Parts: sequence; C-alpha cells; structure tokens
Amino acid sequence: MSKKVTIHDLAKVLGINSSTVSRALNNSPKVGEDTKEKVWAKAKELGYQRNLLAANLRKSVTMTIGVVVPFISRKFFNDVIDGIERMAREKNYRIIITQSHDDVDLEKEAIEGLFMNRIDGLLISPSFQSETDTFLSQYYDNNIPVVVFDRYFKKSKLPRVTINDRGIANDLTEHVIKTGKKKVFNVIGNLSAEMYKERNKGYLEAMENNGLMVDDSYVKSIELNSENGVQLLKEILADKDNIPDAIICGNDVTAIGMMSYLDKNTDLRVPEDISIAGFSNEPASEIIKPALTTVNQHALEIGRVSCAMVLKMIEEKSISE
Amino acid sequence: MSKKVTIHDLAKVLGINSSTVSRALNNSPKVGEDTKEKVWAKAKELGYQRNLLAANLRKSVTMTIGVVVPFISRKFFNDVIDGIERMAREKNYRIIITQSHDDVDLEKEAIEGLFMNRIDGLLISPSFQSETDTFLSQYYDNNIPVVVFDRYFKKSKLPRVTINDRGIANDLTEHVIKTGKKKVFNVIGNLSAEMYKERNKGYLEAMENNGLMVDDSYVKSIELNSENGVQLLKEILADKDNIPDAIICGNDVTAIGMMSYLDKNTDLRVPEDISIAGFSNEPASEIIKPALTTVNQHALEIGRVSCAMVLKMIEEKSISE
DNA sequence: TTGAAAGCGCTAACAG
DNA sequence: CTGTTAGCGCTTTCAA
Repeated sequence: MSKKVTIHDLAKVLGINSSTVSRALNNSPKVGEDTKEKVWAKAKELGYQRNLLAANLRKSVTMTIGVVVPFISRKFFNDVIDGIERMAREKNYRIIITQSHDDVDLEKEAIEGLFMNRIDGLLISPSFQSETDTFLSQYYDNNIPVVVFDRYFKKSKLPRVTINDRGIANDLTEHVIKTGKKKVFNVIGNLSAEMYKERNKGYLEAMENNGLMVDDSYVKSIELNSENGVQLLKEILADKDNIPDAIICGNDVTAIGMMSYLDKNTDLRVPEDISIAGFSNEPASEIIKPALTTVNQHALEIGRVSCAMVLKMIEEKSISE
Repeated sequence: MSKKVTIHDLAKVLGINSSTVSRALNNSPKVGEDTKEKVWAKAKELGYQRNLLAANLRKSVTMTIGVVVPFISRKFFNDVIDGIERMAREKNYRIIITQSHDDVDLEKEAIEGLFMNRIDGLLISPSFQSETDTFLSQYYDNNIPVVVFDRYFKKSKLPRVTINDRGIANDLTEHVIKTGKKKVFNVIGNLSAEMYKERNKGYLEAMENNGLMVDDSYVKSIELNSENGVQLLKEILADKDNIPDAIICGNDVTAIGMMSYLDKNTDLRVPEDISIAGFSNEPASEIIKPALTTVNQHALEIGRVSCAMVLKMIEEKSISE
C-alpha cells in the first residue's frame, strides 16, 4: 500500500517548504497564484488527503458539533437533525450524530467520546432517565458550549431550546374538550421528567378551566410506546365504569397503537366513542384514518435555533480568548 | 476558563514522566499498581480529558468507522444502523453516522470528511444518482476498507452486502399472482440502479413463469415517494382500458401513498379491486389497513454482517503491515 | 518499572 | 511571498 502522502511529501517533490504547501492548500491569500496551482495539481496527482486529526490538534478547533438524540429515527428528532444540519452547513460546521437509545450509559459514553474527539460544541436531547445534569455541566462549566433541546432538566443552568409544553398541552386539551369530550384521560411519560410534568400541568389547567373534574385515574404515566399503550388501554377498558371518551397521548406511536387496537379488537369507534389525540408528528400520522389530532412541534425550527445557539456560544468563546 | 489538562500536567504534579502517565492511563501492564492509582486519582481530580485527536494522530488508528446512508430516518436504514452499532460496540469501535439525503454532492462531501478524519473503514449505502463507484474505489484501492450495503453498483470490485433483490421480487410477485391477480404492474425506482434492474428481472420472471403477458406499460420507473406514487396512480387510473388489478411498489411509502389515495378518492377497493404490495418495512406498514404485503429485508442482519466485514478487513490490514 | 527523546501531520508566529 | 522553527498532546521505541 502506498503510504499516505503528507504536505512534506508535496513540499519535497515541488522543492518548496511544507508551510508554503500548507498555506497553498488552505488557499491563503499570501501565497503566489502560480505556486498555489502547482501545489493543487501535485496534491491531486499524488492523491493527497488532508489529515484533519493533525490540523485540528494543532488548531485545537474541529469545526464539528456533536448531536445526541434518543433515537435518530423518530420523526421529531429526525426533523430537528435536518434543521441542525442545514444551519451547521451554512456556517461550515460538520456534525456528528449519535443516538443514546434513551439509555443513560450509552448516552454518557457517547458524550465522552464526542468530547474526547474535541467537538467544539454539543447539542443534546437528554435521555429521560438522566435526572441530573451534573454530567453535562461538567463540560459546560469548563466553557464548552452545550445546548439542550426538546427535553430538559428541572433547574439547570444549561441553555436550552424547547417548546412550550405546558401551553401546547393546554391547547391540545382545550381542542379535545371543544369537540364535546368531557372525560379526558392524559397518558404521559415518566412524570419525573420536566417535560411531562409541564404537559400535565397544561392538561390539568385546561380541564379545570372548563369545569371538568379530574380524578387521579385520569392521568396515566407509562413509558410511551405502542405496546405499553395497548397494554394500558386494555386495563382502561377493563374498568367498565370508568371509560374515558378521549385519551391524550404523549406521543404518536402510543396513540397509533391504541387506535389500531380499538379498531381491530373492540366495537368502540374512533373518534365517536373515544377520540385519541397525540403529540409529535410521527410519519404514520398523516396516513392513519381517522386522522390523528397532532401537534406540530416545529422540529426543524428547534434544530435551527439550537444549532445557531451553540454556534454563537462557540463564536463568543473564541473571541474572548 | 481552566486550560485543558494534559498528561504533562499530571506528570508534573505527580513528579513523574508523562510517558508513565500515558501508560498508566492506558492501563499498561508494565506500570506499578501504586503509580497507576495515583495517576487515575489525579486525573479525576484535575478533570483530565483524553485527547483522541492527539492519540489517534500518533497511532494513525481511530477505532472509528464511518456510516453513510441516504436517510437515517428510513426504517430500513435505521435498522441497519442498529445492527452496525451493536457489532461495532462488541469490537470497541465507534461509528459516525451521516446521511447523504440521496444527493451525490452531499454524499461526496460526507465521505471526504470522514476520511479526512481518518476513519478506519467505511460502510455505505450509496445514493442512487452516483452511477459509478470510482469515487469510492479511490479509497478502496488505497487499502482503506470500504463495504457497500443494500444498494450497489453494476460491476464493482467493492465488497458488498445486499439482499437477493431478484429472488425477493420474484417471490413477492409470485405471491401476488397466487392471490388471483393477473394484471400486475411493477413500480420501481431508477432503472439505472442495479437494485431495481434486479428487482424488475425477478418480477418479469415470475410473470413469465405464470404465463402472464407483460406489456411495456406494466413497468413504471419513478423516483419512489408518496407524491410521485399518487401522481403515477392518477395517470394509471386515467387510462381506463389498462387498469391493473395489482401494483407492486419499490418501497412502502409509495405503496401507502397509493393505498391512501385509492381509499379516499376512488371507489376501488383494496385489495379486492386492486392490491398493493410493497418492499421494505416502513413503520407505518404495520398499522395500515388493509395490511400491506411487505418484505422483510433483514435489515439488522445486513447491518451486523456489513460491519463485521469491514472490521475483518481492518483487522487483516493491520496484520499485514 | 520508569525516563528520555522522537515524531504523528499540521499550523502559526516570526523572520527574511 | 516563502522559509525556519516550534509545538498541539499523545504514544512508543530505546535505554536505564
């Protein structure tokens, strides 16, 4: 195998100094057009490949930001990533995408890996299990830009970009009530997560504002996925005396799972007997009948804004040094 | 801000040499247990963060493999990535995920970026537009492990992991015919892509084996997505004298788009009047009614196998040096 | 078991 | 406009 060619190889062949080669390759203004072209030509000829490990080590800047999300496949996160990608591209930054599978250990490992590779900033939607942000603060306190999006910690100094969960849950609940439903259940994720606490507040407010009583049994906290949703639904239906006429789900997959079950295994009609509403725009939402009531979380925008935020932090940091 | 602490800082504080620190940090057997512990303790105390840029530069190995797929959100690719992740983890490799959005330029950029960061190997499902593999060969020829999965090039020396498109298309078509359908259309992607050529062969074989005539109008090549599917369907239905009783779609989203359209905007019943079959397991497939006939591409396995393949190539390479 | 020294490939003063 | 020199932080011979 041909050993990797370096700027020194180019320099030697061209009879010039390696720093000139470096400058030429970086298109520095203070290098002759003629030499530049010679260098470019030779580089192509010999198949020169820039070594960013070396360059970044030297500059202690990688022009790279790390992105950690629970699942890259979820429509919401996927849209966020698209937003991040676009904004990063505009500023010539590269991004490294990682998924935590909503597992604290994997998440921690991913974050450490990213920082060991000296990313300039981190964008993260933390896993729900990680209830503290000390792990992240350790980096943030060390002056490394970190921005949290979508999910967040209770009281954290970490800058964040999130939607107004409380307000949106409130709106969604209002909407459902306006369709004539009175016994509205709220199915959410882990209540220790700020996001779901906020959403539940929004739900409770809407119910109260409409003079609807809420029993403890109205609020169900489960790990949100299709299977658990169906399981919960079975339990709900088993309690014949306490059947809701509407269920609000913390995400679409849960909602879809429930709808599918109702449709296949019961005589209850959706939405006449029970209406199902869900958060997030999972791709299936659009093709499901009856149409799901969903909330657009403006994922793309969240991505753009979060990314712009880290980039700004990175920029300010480099100025202050 | 506290400047990053290095092994030299640790060495100085501990009154030992930095190479000893390095060895200790790497848990080298030839370093005293006592010094090791001292080093570990100090490292934690001072918040030492390993710099992989430096380490990797020195070792010229990154223990990282790059992954390039058209879209990370597609169920199929997502499953493949899961498979890759697991296999990589087993071998202590890290992966960097990138999406090309099926755009040659973005793809090229991504690949170059990965190699400039000195990944040890590349796993890629190339974009359809890139009809040649010269771009990739350039790396492969330079002894950098590259494995192509799912999609592939006509005649390429690049190692690849793919499903048996022809066979599967054949099976699927057979299956549809067995349900009593005779006028079966085949809607596929760009025929210049090997994958679709193969699938079409499988389709044609099945038709022929069952004594069914195939007109040129039976095979439709479009860019596969929901909108195009619906558009095509409209055109098909407009030709009243040539309406199929079954349509095989190159992917699920197209199939779902068509089904949805048939259901909402026509009197044709699915699958009685027209049955729709699709490739790939997009998440929606499971919840759609009537159930879609889909093919499991064993995505996870493709991921595991492809990854195992690059890792083996990497290993063999390091031995031969 | 530890230290000394060299160097991975690149960039960035500082000179000229 | 180009060369010299030093060094980013780490690993790794080679000695001790």
